[in-house]
Amino acid sequence: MDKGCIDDQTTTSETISTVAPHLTTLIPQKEISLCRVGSGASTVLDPEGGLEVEAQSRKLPSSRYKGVVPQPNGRWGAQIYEKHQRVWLGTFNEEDEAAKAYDVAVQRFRGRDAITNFKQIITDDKEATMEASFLNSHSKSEIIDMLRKHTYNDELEQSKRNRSIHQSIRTGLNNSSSGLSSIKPREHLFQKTVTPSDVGKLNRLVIPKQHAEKHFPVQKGGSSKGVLLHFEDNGSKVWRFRYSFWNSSQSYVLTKGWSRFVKEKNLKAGDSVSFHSSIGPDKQLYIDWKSKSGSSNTNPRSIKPVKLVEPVQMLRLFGVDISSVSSYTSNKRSNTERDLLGFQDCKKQRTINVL
DNA sequence: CCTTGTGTTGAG
DNA sequence: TCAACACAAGGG
Repeated sequence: MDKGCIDDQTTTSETISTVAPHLTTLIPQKEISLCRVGSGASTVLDPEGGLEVEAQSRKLPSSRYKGVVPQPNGRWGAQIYEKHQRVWLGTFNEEDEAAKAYDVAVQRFRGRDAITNFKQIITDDKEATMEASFLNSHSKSEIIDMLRKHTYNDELEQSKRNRSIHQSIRTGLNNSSSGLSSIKPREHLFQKTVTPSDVGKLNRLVIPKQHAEKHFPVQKGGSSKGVLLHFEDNGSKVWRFRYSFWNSSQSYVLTKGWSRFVKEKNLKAGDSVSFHSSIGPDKQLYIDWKSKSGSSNTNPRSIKPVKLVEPVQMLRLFGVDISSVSSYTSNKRSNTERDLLGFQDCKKQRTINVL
């Protein structure tokens, strides 16, 4: 479909979550009566009276939203332009979903004052502020990646949750175990809704390609042996998983050790696991999970108030080739300029490929 | 086969 | 910058 700079097309079959809890505070700028013209391509959609058919003109209904373009199959595409080039933001079932995707992109690309389809009412809304910082903490390509895969809202919510964790930490709520500042600030890496096979007998978790390559050491091809990764959970328990690439399925997986995690956390299909890393130079990795219902993970087992001993020391266990990882994981901040470069590099096509 | 999203053009 | 349009390339 596309061979962009960093070609990748893990078709995450994400549920088409209705976009935007954050946009609920938004009001449509335009409320034009839907005056659909013509019909979708060869699909149904034949507006009243097939008379003035014009049948063959197959005119696609233009969108009333900025950055939204109709697709032949009745769906909607979102796109934004920058530097004379189109950046494709993905396709959506609903017109307004596409419009919201554009809004997200335009705010990331042109700042908070950019003209959007849905105007923001409150400017000091806490939610809006959080979203703004979320946008700024991710590169353009990351944001576009989320839009294309329809995971933007999940990630946004996840980041909000993370934030509150940090706050509770700062407020001293966490003199949990080792009396000292044992908990370090984390940054969200990615989240995955586990599939039936992820929690089944296969004893493995498939890491979506784009996330694996971005956050975890790459060792594709030859060294299929994999590496051991250490993750700390909420209760300071350290989990060791073998991480490797399966040539057979061309996928990155967590194998050995994973089933134990599934068992202990009682993970069910539909639940999600999220990965994090410490902010500092020590790339400690963390794993967290939440049930499908969304109930924030407060697993009785993993909360165990005082499981102190010396869990913190284990943090350093992640002694795998961090060197190769660091270049990936440490690209969170100064993304403003760098990602622009990476962006320009992709200008082979008229439309910039981001994934 | 169907869908995506790229190539391309012309209007604003 | 932007959307309209056509359709090639890819995925299923």
